[in-house]
Amino acid sequence: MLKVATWNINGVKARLDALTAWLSEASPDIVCLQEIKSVDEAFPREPIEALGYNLQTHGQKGFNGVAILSKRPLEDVTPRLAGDDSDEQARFLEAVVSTKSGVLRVASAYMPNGNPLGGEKFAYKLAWMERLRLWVDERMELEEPFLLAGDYNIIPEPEDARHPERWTDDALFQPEVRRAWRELLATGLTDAIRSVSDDPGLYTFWDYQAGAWQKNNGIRIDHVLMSPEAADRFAGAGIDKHVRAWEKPSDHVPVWVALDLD
DNA sequence: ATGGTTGAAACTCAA
Repeated sequence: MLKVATWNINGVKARLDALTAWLSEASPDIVCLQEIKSVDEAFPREPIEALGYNLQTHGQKGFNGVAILSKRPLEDVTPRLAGDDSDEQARFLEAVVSTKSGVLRVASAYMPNGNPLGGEKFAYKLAWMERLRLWVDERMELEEPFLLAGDYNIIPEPEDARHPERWTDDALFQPEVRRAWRELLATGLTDAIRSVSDDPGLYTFWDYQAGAWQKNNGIRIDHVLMSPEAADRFAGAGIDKHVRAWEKPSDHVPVWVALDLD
């Protein structure tokens, strides 16, 4: 069994205690991190390596930044999403691990937030999602198990928000963005959480503001999408919601999938 | 309700 998780940690230095505590508790084999908010040289590697993880980072100063942690060696490590060489934002990191049944490809993605509407940031979000879909099309041709895990900054459906009506003017819930999500799924990817439950109220993010956590005013924006070959090995998925109640929490919680691979 | 909170880094921006 291989357990793969994604977590937007909102600052790796601020979250180091929570990260090591969760790694010890959940013991994931592979972890995709987003919003490390650190340059590669300043990433606190030692406490994570001491827990038995290999570590690859793709950071930048101040914001964004992604990483992949793995108990197995990480091969073919590739930063950046193809399709725009002028894009300087550190939002994508791809790697491969070996299993007895062959390779598993994993990508850690931090999609643009896209707010406010009607400006450059929203256009960048839509362009980034189109680039991502082209990347998925390419990877699909390999016919290998892969996971596209990360903070998508997309609320796919009204039941993925406690108060969907409050998100109608937000980039995370725009029709164009939700359409791009459906186009991603139309390539043949499967939403891991929705393959175990169609319950409303499964959230991965609660804002720091206005008591959102206490009121359970959450949204589901962190997702793991599985290629058909990964979905064939699907053995479970979940959201580690309790982590949001810890001291100094991220505003996001980990989402994980288990695959029948060793 | 144009508030509310957090992180990184610089005295503001991004979320």
